[in-house]
Amino acid sequence: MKRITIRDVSEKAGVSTAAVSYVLNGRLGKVSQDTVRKVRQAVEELGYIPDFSARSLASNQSKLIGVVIPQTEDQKQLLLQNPFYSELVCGIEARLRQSGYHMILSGVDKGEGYLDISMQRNLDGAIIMGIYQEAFYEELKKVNLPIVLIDSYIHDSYFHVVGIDDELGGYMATKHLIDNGHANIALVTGSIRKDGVVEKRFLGYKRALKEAGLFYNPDFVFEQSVTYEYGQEAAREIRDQFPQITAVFATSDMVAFGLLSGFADAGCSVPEQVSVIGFDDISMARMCHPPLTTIRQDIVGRGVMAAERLLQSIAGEEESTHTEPTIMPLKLITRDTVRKLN
Amino acid sequence: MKRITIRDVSEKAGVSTAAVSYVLNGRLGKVSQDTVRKVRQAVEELGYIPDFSARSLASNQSKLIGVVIPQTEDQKQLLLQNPFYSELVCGIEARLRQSGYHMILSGVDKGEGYLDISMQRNLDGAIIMGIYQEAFYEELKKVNLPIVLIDSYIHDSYFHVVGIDDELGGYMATKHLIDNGHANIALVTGSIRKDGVVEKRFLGYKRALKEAGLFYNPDFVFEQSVTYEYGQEAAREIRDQFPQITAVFATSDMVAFGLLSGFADAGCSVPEQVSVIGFDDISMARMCHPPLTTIRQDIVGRGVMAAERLLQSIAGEEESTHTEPTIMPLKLITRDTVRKLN
DNA sequence: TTGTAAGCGTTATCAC
DNA sequence: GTGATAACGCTTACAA
Repeated sequence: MKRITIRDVSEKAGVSTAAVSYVLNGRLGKVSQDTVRKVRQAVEELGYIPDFSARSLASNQSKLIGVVIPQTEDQKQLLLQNPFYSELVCGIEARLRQSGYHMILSGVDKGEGYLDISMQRNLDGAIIMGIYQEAFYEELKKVNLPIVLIDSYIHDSYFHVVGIDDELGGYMATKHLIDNGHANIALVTGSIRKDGVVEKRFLGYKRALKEAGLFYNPDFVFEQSVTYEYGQEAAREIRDQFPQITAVFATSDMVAFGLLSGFADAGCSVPEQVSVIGFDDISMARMCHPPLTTIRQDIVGRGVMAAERLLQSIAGEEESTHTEPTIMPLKLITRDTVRKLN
Repeated sequence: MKRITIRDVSEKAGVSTAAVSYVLNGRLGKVSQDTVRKVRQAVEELGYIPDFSARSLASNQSKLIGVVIPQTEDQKQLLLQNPFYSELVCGIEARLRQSGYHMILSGVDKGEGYLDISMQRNLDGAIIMGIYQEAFYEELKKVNLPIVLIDSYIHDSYFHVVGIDDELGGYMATKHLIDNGHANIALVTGSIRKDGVVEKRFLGYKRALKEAGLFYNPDFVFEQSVTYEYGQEAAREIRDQFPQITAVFATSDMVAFGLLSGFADAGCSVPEQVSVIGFDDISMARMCHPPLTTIRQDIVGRGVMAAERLLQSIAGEEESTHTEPTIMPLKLITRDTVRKLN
C-alpha cells in the first residue's frame, strides 16, 4: 500500500502542506474555512493516514505512553497474570485510547533502566507500577518526562502518584474482623519492606489491634510472598501451630485464595472455623468459594485515573494539586468468608 | 536531556554519519575494524541512544508490533481481565522484548479498523487475538504486514496461525468424562459460531459421544456466553431441569468456575453429585475449590510461539510451513472435579 | 490567510 | 572503506 503523504493531500486540495498540517492539527485559527473544507475532503478521498514517526521526529511528541509492570522473579515474564496488574492496564489503555494515545507495555529488565526505551520511542509519558530501586527513579527523572507512579510511596514531588490509603485499608480489614468478635488475628503477607504498600497495611493492622486494646503478637504475622502458594502454606502453619487464631487478614486477595484452599485441605472450614479477609477485590474474589470478603479498591478506576493524571500533566495542566498524590477510595466488601463470633 | 545524535557520535569518532550508522546496524562488512572501535567508543562515552522515530521514517521499520485483544461488550475495555488473554500477552511480550521489539497493546474499536494504527505507527507486524468480521481481515491484508492470528480458523494463507486442535480438545474432555462412566453429559459454552473455536470443541464433544455410542441430546447443550455468570446460571438450570445429567464439559475454565459456584449454591456438590471439566487450564484452575480438571493448553507458550512466528516472518524466513498453522499440544489435567461413576 | 523551506535523526545511494 | 547528501513525512518559523 503506497503511502499517502501530506504532500499528496496538499496537491489534491490545492493548498500548501503547511495548511494541511494546520487543519490536521486543529489549528483552525490559522486557516480559512474554505481551506479546511478542501483539506478535509482531500483527506477523506485519499484516505490519508498520518505517519506518527514523522510527526514524532518533527514535533517531539509521539502520542506514545510507556506502561511498565513488574516481572516474575526470573525476570522472564510480565506479572500480567496477576489480576491486579491486568485490571490496572485495562483502565489505563481505555483512557489512553480515548485520547488517541497508544501504550507500549513492557517490563524493565533488571539492571537495565527505562531511559533507553523512553528516549528511543520519544515517549510522551510513562506509568510505572511496582517498586524499584532508588536508582531507577533517579534515572527516570533525568529523562524529564511526566510520570505517574502506582503503588509507590516514594516521596518526591517530581512524580505524580495515584494511590490508595493502604494504612487505612489494613485498618479497615482488621477492624472488620475485630468488630465481628475476633481477637486472635493473623496477618499473612508478602515481605514487609520499608515504605512499601504492604508495610502500610501492616501498620493499619497494628493500629486496629491497638485501638481495640488487643495484644499485637508478632508470631501471628506470616510474611513471605504475595502468592497463592504461600497462602496455602500459611494456612497449614496457622492450623498446626496456632489453633487459637480465629481470623486472618491477607494483604492480597491472591494470598487469601491460597488460605482458603489451605484451610480447606486442612479440613478447616471457612468461615465456620476460621475467618478470612482479603485485599484488592480482584474480579476473582467474587468467583471463589466461598466468595471472599475483602477490601475493594477500584483497580480499573485507578488505572483510568493514572492515565488521566498523566494526560493532564502532558497537556500542561499542572494544577496546584500537582505534587499531591491522588488517593482512590477504599470500601469493605462483605461476602462470605468472615463469621461473626458468638 | 539534550539528545545525542548520530552526528555527535560521528564527530566525536572522527568518521561520517554513514559509518556510524553501519556500525550501529551491524553492517560490519562495510567498515574497517578501526572505525568500528572508534564508533563504539564514542557511542559509549556519549551515551548515545538511537531515535526509533527517525529510524522508522528512514527505513520503514519500527521494531514495533501491534497486539490486538478483544474488548468487553461495551467496547470500553480490553478483555485483559480474562486470564487467557493476559497469559497470551505475557508470552508475546517476553519473546518480543528478547529480540528488541516493543508491543503496542490495544483493542480495536468497533467499526474502526486496524489499518490506521498500523500505518500511523509503521508497525512491523501484528498479532491478532479473537474473532472479527470478514471485512476486518480483508482490511488487514491491505496493509501488507506479517500477521499472526490466534484463535481463528480463517482459511487464508495470507495469515499465520498459531492454534490448538480445538476439536480434539473437545473430544478429549468429553472422552475423559465418558471414560469415567458418565453418559449424560452437558455442554456449557459461549455462542457456537461457524468456524469459531467453540464450534470445534462442540464438534469434538459430539464425536466423543458418537464414538461411545451415546445419544446426543441437543437439550444438553447450554449455549450463551463465556462468562462466570453464565456458568452459574447454567448450573442452576441443569440442576432444576435435568437431574439426570452427571457431568458437564465447559468450553472454558471461566465458565467452569461459574458452574462450580452455581452447583455449590444449589447444594449440589462437585464432584460427588456432578462432575465438571473445563478447558484452557488458566492459572486459576488449580487455585479454585475443588481444583479443576481441565484440558490444558500452554497459553504462555502459545504467546511465545505466536511472537516467534511473527519474528520469523518479519526476518523473511518464510519456510515451507509458511501457510500451515502451528498447532500447540493439548493435555488432560486431572484434578478433583471429575468423579468416576460406580 | 497562505506558502516556502528549514529542520527533526536516520538510512541508503552514490561517487570517491 | 568512506563520506557527502538526498530522501523519509511532518511541523513550524518566517516571509509573502
